[in-house]
Amino acid sequence: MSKELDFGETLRARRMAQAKDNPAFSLRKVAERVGIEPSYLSKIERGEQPPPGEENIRRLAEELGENPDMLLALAGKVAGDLLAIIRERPTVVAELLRTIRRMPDKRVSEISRQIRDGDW
Amino acid sequence: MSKELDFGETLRARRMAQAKDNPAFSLRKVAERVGIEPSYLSKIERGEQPPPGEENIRRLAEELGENPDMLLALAGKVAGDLLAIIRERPTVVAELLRTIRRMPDKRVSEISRQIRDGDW
DNA sequence: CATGGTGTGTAGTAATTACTACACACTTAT
DNA sequence: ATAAGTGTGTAGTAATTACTACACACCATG
Repeated sequence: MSKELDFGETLRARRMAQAKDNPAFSLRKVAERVGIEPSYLSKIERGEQPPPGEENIRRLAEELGENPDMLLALAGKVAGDLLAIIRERPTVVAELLRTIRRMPDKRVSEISRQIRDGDW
Repeated sequence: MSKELDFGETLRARRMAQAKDNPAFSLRKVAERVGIEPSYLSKIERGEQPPPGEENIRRLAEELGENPDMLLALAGKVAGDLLAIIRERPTVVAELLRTIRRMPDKRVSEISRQIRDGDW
């Protein structure tokens, strides 16, 4: 079984992978590009501090080539635009989400595709 | 045009409607059943304080016969179980939500129904 | 006129969130 | 051996969240 990576571990793993053949991926350099203190990033990577706010998570995702929604989820958060979609029409959207809750990923993706394609 | 009701106004309107023919819906009585301070509820209803936490919103919804998802949305929040659904499978669910974003309510409900019915 | 019930005003608070600033120790390259 | 770069330790902070506790003023009723 592959080990479950938490937010900090994922960041470190991704950054280390890049750092291996690119010196621009030192903790300090990444922190600077993202716009946070190196010590803060250090603590986050080691899980000593909780994950940062959405904006900084997005910048980290961009920087490290990770999917922002994925990274936000690892941080225990949900993207602001998705929250807005739910808040605009809470009952219908809630119904939809609770309906697809137990479906396999594949099925959910298929539904999205078919809706977009109008195969419906 | 009907006026846009915010969270506090909605609470007050709903409570007043019940209070009209049921003395158990005074601010104090409702507050007590919900388990919060009357002064706190007063401030919330008048928008002097921001909406309470999810649990108390749910109790208020129950008490006043309102839809919890609706009331949570008016409070600028999203139900915890929905957040969990997204966090469990961030990418597929995000894709679905962004896909249905611009569709009419009716269409979204229809999709939910068809998925449940297996009309697919 | 006091008692019970109504809503509200004032003054707090503990916990959480999202960070900054700076100093320190260690390694490596010149 | 010193300079530059690495990660980390310590010590804060401002803002927000989610409330409590209690006193006050008003109104109606016995």
